[in-house]
Amino acid sequence: MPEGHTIHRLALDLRRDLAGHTLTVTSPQGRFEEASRFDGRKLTGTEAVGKHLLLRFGRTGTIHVHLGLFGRFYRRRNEAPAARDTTRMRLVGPNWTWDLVGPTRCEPLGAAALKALRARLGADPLAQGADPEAAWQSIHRSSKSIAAVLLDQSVFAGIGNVYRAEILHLERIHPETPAHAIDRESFDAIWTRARELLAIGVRERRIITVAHEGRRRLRSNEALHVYGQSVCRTCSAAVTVTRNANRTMYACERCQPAR
DNA sequence: TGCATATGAGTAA
DNA sequence: TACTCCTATGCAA
Repeated sequence: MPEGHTIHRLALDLRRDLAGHTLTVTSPQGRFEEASRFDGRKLTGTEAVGKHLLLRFGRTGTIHVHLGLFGRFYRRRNEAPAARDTTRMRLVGPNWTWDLVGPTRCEPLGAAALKALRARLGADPLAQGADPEAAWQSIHRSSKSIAAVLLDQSVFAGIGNVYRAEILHLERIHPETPAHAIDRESFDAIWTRARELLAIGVRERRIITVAHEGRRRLRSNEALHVYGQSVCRTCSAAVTVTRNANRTMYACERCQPAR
């Protein structure tokens, strides 16, 4: 679930349900010790920055959430059942209860830390007016593979393992292509594709990279070209599965020939 | 009941 | 490169 689209969708949904209201903020699990600081305060805004979620409580401060691989929010209509004991944070507004389970981070963030967070993140394709120029410079000078660079959050903020595989496939770029060998035209295509796919993800609340018409809901294995597939959805060739920096990479050697 | 797995990322060596 | 943390789920035994 949690690539950039998930976080941007959460920011929108949490804002719609809870912003402008005084919230009950607790930590049923007890591991978000600073929950009480935000309890009874008004949520003034939400923001997604790449895969990071910021919940602003005006002068009280900001809660920083990073879902990591396992983190998840559950949304329930009030009165919600008791939280399970793994619930790191429970937010209760007038109508909705949101439970956060399994995040890598859930912590207050001061102004300096917030600034540092933004500074270490690269361009977010979903951000209004995002400028990809710094990302282009990084790629241009990088000695790593394009696949490795796409997961580097200091270059692109919000792209994860699924989008990486799908973007490279759609642009017919082999994952092991050296980043510095990517020309400006291909870089622009990657950026545009990232923006397009992530925006679809926010809208659809899931990652969909195949073109489809009609209303029929795609089954989970129909929505992607190569990620998690045994056979390429474009050309039916066998999908190559490799491990890279402890992540699984999927590619179609026919659609994405090594150059 | 237990194990493998996952869309992430920091740290140590 | 390996290890660590965080949790739910599906499947095998």
